[in-house]
Amino acid sequence: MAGSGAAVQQIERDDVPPSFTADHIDLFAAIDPAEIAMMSELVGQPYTVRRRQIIRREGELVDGFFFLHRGWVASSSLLDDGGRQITKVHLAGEMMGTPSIAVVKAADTLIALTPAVVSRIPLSALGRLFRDMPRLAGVLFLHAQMERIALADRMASVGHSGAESRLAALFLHLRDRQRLTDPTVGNEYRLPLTQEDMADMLGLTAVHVNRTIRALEQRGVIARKNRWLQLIDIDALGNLARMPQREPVRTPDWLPPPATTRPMTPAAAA
Amino acid sequence: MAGSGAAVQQIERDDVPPSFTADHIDLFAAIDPAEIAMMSELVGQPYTVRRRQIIRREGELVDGFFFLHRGWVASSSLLDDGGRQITKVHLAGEMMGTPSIAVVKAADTLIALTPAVVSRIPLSALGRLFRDMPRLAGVLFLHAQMERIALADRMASVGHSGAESRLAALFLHLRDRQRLTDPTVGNEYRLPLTQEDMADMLGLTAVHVNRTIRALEQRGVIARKNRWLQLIDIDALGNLARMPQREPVRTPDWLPPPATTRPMTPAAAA
DNA sequence: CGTAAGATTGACAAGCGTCAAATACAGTGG
DNA sequence: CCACTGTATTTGACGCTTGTCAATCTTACG
Repeated sequence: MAGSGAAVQQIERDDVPPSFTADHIDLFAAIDPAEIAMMSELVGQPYTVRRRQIIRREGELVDGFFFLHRGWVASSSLLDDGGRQITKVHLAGEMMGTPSIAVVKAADTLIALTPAVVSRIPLSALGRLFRDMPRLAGVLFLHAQMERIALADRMASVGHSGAESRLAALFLHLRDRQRLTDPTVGNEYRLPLTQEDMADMLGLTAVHVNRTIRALEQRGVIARKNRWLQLIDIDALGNLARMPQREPVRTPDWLPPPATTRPMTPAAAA
Repeated sequence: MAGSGAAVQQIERDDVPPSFTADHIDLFAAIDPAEIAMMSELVGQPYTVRRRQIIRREGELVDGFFFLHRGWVASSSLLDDGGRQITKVHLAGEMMGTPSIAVVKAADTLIALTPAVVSRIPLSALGRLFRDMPRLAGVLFLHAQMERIALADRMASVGHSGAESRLAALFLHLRDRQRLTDPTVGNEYRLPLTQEDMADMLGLTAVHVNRTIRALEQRGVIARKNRWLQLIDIDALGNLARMPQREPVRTPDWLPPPATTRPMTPAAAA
């Protein structure tokens, strides 16, 4: 089985992934422990994938979606011209492949950018969720809407700005996303993306990504070593990127109350 | 006021908009009449807006979303450089402004591209919907996921293909979208978009949109007159666009049963 | 009939893609 | 530990697509 043998010894925390974490949706409303418990029950057994291993291929029949316990995963789709569009990179603690539940054949390929630990979530879990946990369903709905905003913002970046701007936006965005679940991440983080990966995310070519990164580096805006990226001149990056700040709603009052908790004072929030 | 006077006389059907139609989500699962009835009840009073009138401005506090009874509406967001990204054009029968329910300040501006009839839907309606109509909630969830796929496909188009390709994709896409609710729409339809509107959708400039349209026209692929667009060489357009075909799921079995209908034969669909 | 918005055209510049080759790097087996 | 091999990065030369600026023409509308 995965994880057996001597390698386990040196790994202390962060090794056995929790069955389900709600960090990525928790910002809309504090997820009830009972809700997490139920989700954990529905989530399948975690398993490990190698770097560059395909978790689900575009075109396969959709029978569920995925939860990423550890590592980075890209969601991409192939283009007729042989190109590849990376729709999103998923970080630990996020759901993956959810858009494809709306279609018969998966719209995106999920491929591991690092060694990763994932679980499959069967669609039947969604049915129970919408029936028994309307509040959590509402939070997932909000999450999907937020993803639409994020995609629209990225499309604006790709459509209306140059290569430097797009790269700056990407670097800042990845920093912020990691911070969401790991506050220790600072302006220096490990970036497991290939330059070709970045190109496929931003609608550029690997060659031009290289040139642009190099220019940023020589100007002292960023630095690289091994696979680590250091953001040096944050202001310069911010000026280049100019991504709008989106403030997520926090426990909007229309959300149904948690299914597991009886509302104690009906008008307390008003 | 608008609509009063002699002009009303010649309008027969299609004049008084139905309070709510489910055409745009009906493809995922037949929406129950009772569900439509409840939604209709929650939807606000329809009102008319002029062309270029702003229905909701980016940055305003979000207190609901909208339903478009008639006309075309663009969802756009401003860019720092003075530019504008049109995220989506909404056709009659669609919900609008839903992504912004996830954020405090609206992420997009809704502006009428034609005279239009819209209704506001208060957020409280969503609460009742998720609590009492889990099946409809699931369908809305599917719709949001489908929109994510559509956005990703558009981003691939904008990021990885040239101006001709993007325009071809836009023209075909708009035809297909209109057909969804109006089967009489053929390869010739009224296109109320300005060339600048198209540029803002596709990440181009109005000048270059003009040049490209003109090239397509002189090659006999399309034709224009007044504000009508005729798609002549469909194959050529298809080859240029190469948008992937997405097949929406149809009444997936995980969806909860309609709240208003008791399931008669539990295993009938299996 | 007048005026503003939209469409059209030309000349020129810049950004990015393409092709091709060289170099650095990481993983693998001996 | 080292050679080997495929993968990723780097660099150069060149051309095409698209943006920019500015002027003219057309159409819709009051």
